[in-house]
Amino acid sequence: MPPHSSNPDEIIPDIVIGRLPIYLRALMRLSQEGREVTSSHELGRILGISSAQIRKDLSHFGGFGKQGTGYQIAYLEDKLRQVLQVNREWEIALVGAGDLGQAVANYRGFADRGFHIACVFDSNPQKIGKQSGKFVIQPMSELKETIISKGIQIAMIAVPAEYAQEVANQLVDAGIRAILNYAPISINVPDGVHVQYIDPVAHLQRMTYYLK
Amino acid sequence: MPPHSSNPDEIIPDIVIGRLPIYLRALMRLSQEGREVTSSHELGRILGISSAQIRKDLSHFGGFGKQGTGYQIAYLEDKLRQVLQVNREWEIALVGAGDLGQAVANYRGFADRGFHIACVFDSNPQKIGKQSGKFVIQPMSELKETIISKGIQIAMIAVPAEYAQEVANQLVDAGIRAILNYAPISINVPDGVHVQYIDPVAHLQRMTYYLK
DNA sequence: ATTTTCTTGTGCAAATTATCACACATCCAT
DNA sequence: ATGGATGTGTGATAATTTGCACAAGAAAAT
Repeated sequence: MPPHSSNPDEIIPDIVIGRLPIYLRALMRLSQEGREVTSSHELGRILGISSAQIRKDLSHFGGFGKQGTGYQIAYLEDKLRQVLQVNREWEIALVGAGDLGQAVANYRGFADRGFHIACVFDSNPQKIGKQSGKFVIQPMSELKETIISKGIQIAMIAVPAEYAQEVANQLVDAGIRAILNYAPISINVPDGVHVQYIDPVAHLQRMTYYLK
Repeated sequence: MPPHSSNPDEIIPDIVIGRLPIYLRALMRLSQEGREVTSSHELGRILGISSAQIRKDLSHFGGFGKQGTGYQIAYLEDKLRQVLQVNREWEIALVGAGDLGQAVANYRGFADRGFHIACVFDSNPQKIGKQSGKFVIQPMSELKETIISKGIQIAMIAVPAEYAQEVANQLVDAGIRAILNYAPISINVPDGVHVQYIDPVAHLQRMTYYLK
């Protein structure tokens, strides 16, 4: 195999994929600061990761840097976007319009980084039809049809823990391929459906262990 | 070393610590459902983790189960709380009272699981003194004194990315030992200070990689 | 031109993490 | 009592992940 080229058959460890958004975040900041070039060393210092790991991670996808010089920030940023497929807009379905769901719906960070909330669902008849920010809350009965007709592949769950599994089942049935779950409970989905969790309390509990 | 006893000198991998809150979450659910006993197999099925891994993780802290029977849920729950030091209340300082900070301040999940937001700070003079939920927003100038006088060890950052590092510096200076950072940026802190991140977009980007 | 400095990409080794598989303990049914 | 079923804790093994160290390319300095 020639140098500086990635093997398309290679299966890349998920732990590597998980670091790419972190690299992308750092690159965005650097370019925002007007910087044009960086190095694995600098990125490592910023992120608290070894430079060797950064180079090895990036090398899975090709040789993006130049010896003696480092990485062109804009170029690497673009390449990472291609790899992660975030060089486009994604539409998201949100389930749950309680306090948590409303907060998620109004969080600016999604739209700023290419994720557009396209529809919001809730089971509470009191809420159906009401405006939540820029969204009209739809009933759960419309979930499948809406998701399919809009071709949505990503959903977020912001319902109480006891309903999260049932909601996940409905989302999978509607063809959803990726779920971001804000409910503090693990959910089961078939192979091929990806799940990530947001549980701030779990993060806090992970840190209290060290507070002797 | 006798069986069923943990070695207090042993350094336990952080990745193991990171799974304990997940186990605890599952145990809480099981006991809420009225269950009294479970097994590493059942937990594994619920969580999508191998039973061997669960047994080995737990064995770092002692033998909590009984051969042939499994684990008493209430007992294991209590033991995990002891290990994680969450068998008590923790007070938290919150920095940032914008949209994100307000949402965090009003999130019920913290108090429900033993984390009590004790004070809220913001640099915007317009907001100082205003009521945000049950809190009166304090100026940044009072941060250090308030944190020290209340003996707070944990803080959450919910300010724009460009201010996150400066806020982190002030928190460290005030003696904070653990930070939950909602700003989408990596921050640098001295050894001995722990940081965890909440970045929903990073989670989404990790999943879009797989959406071919 | 030549040397020095810098930095990538990568083969190899080390460290970490996960899994296997089994001795031993317990319960239950008969 | 006894046999079968169940399930823990753990030593050994396998797999994964990280870090080291260096050849080679590129720029800057002399």
